[in-house]
Amino acid sequence: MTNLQSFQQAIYKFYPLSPAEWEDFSSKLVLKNYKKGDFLVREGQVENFIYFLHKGATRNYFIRDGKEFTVDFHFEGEMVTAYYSLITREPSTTFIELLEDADVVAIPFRFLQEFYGKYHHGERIGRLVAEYQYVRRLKKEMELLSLTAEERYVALLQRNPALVQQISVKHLSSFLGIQPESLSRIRKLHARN
Amino acid sequence: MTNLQSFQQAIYKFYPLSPAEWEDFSSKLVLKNYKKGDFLVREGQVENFIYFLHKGATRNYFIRDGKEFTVDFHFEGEMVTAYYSLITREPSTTFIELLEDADVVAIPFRFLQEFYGKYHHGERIGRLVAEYQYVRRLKKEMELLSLTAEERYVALLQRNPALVQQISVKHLSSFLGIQPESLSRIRKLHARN
DNA sequence: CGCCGAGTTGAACTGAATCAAGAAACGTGG
DNA sequence: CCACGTTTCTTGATTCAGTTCAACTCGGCG
Repeated sequence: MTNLQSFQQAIYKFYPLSPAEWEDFSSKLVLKNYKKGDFLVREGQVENFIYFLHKGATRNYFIRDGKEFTVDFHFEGEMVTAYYSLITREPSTTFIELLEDADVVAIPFRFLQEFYGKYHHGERIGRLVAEYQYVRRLKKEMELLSLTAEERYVALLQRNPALVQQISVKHLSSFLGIQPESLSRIRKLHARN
Repeated sequence: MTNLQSFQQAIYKFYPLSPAEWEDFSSKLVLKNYKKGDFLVREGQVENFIYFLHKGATRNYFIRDGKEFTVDFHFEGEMVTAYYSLITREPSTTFIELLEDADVVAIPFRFLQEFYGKYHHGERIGRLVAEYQYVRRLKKEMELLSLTAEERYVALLQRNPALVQQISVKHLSSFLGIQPESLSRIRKLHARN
């Protein structure tokens, strides 16, 4: 499957566009590729794209008092952007780092805005995407509020064991809101040998 | 200003509707009032409304292991709903409790859906509201992830001193993710006598 | 008055952080 | 393809922020 086909599929899961709408939309897309360690966005930049990961994985993090805090990971088949900055047009407070080499489809913000204005269905997809993103954030927030470090690890392990396996202790711990040493200890308790 | 006028103002801050659109929209609204201690939604119910608080205040919380965790507060002039449930149509995991007597404007979900389908501008407002809600959640999540209990209190105090003053220690502490005793101690340190 | 829930204060405890050191994995250049 | 330096992971010892449990204060209200 090509980049565009897998992207189309991801979009159509939200809402299927007409052939003419898709034609118009897809003509504005930009194909790019990145190397592991590259950044899609850095702190201070205003986000100008939504990226679809045809291949690759990303980490969305911010720095406070010199420490990194990971907000989210994204993988093959998912969309990623510094959503806060894209929406507000303020400089991003987060970095998006490539965890591996990646092929992406980039939607320029300016065309996205135009598409929202031109097509009711475009606006609809925008709404559904925003709602979906809201749900992701709320779930994470509720876990941070009500669960202990160990409980958060177990919850994530059950929900997404593949993620837990492939992400480094350093990155995973900063996602769970704990120190690497603590995650290492928690992990030992839950080792399945 | 009447209920509907203040609600219209709140909506138009997102995007102004045409007179005809507003006419159609507002004809579907339901005015209700509640007493302190009433619930807009309880855990287990599917949310069927978005409420605009013309007057009153609410607390959005969930219970885990018998303990209450507060996700959000809403005040006069704001919209409130169990958004997760409204979007997903799954039973709500949260309660919305009235902290004082309230007059509200309720938008029935079924009419909202119809409005989204009928008007491009309706869909747009839906998108902008979802984006706004996303931003609220992300900010809170980032604070929970990177700040200590005391730092979260100070941040909230600076951002919204009025809220800190009028919400009880019990509710405020469960919003900050700490115990009432801890908040009481933190508060003493920051007393401005 | 006297009760009752909310808030405060104190003392002991604990989950997770911090500090420190060693072991394993990684990648880069010779 | 190996050697070396660098980063990541683990483990142990200690510390500390915040919890827990318990007792006391205060203001409102029947």
